[in-house]
Amino acid sequence: MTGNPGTTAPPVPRPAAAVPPLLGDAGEQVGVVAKFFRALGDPTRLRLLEFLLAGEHTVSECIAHVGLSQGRVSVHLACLADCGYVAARRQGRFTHYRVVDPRVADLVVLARSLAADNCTALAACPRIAPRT
Amino acid sequence: MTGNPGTTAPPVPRPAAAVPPLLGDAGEQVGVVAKFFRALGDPTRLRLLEFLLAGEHTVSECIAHVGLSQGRVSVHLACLADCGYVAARRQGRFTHYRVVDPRVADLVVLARSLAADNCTALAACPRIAPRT
DNA sequence: TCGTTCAATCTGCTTGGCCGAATGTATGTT
DNA sequence: AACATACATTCGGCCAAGCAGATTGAACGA
Repeated sequence: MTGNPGTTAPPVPRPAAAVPPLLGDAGEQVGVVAKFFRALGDPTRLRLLEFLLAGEHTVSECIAHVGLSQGRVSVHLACLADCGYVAARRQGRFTHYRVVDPRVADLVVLARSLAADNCTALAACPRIAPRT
Repeated sequence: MTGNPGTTAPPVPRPAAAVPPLLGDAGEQVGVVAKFFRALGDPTRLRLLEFLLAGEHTVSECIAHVGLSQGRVSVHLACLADCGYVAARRQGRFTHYRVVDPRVADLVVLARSLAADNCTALAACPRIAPRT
């Protein structure tokens, strides 16, 4: 199954008992949080976010970075802004996007480390996308 | 860094400048990390994960919790397992699922707090799903 | 003034991925 | 043995959301 990087893996791993009370209820918020995750579930948007984590950039620079059509990139950036990952700053004809909340970097770093530990199974998971 | 945010210092306390080097490269890993995020981009899977964050549960219990067909829940759980969020433990006819990595809870808590801060714009974002 | 550039929005097309239902495979019970 | 339970896998249908390209509008420079 999952290749656990068992550095000091106890026979009885702790069942993640200490879960903050935030997770108890899950009535309506689940849809919003899922939307939040889905925003980063697209490779293009994730690439754009990481590009912006390195510093502020205009839409044109983002287009050059990901190599997609202008309209698509514009929509993706607007989506990231709606979801609170980035903020837009208009200056003349140019719109500059940047990451404002440092927790966004924390989220990406945490997800990267988790994904890296299960990279093989993740890449092979046929239930999400055999995407090339 | 190119173009430090030293121009017209904005009223932002921290400009999210300190991004770990993990984010520099983004060639192949992006697809995998996006897949990882997309796994939680589905409300059903997110609900299942939070259910399992509260403790170990069998498939039947998960079915009762989310109220979907048995086959669907089974696939969702397998997907969460493939992506490394949960682990399966078979005992007779029953399969118990549970969260093994405490970082998973961290990830969900972090995402929840970020999403909560932008709940309104997020819920209204028409670029992901006009569906509620 | 007019033409150019940057960016947001619209149109149509195509695909990823969620769904229930049906089916397959162990395991436990009688 | 047959039967029941618990879970996994597969199938056809459908809609959200991805894409390129065209259009619109605002902000410059000549």
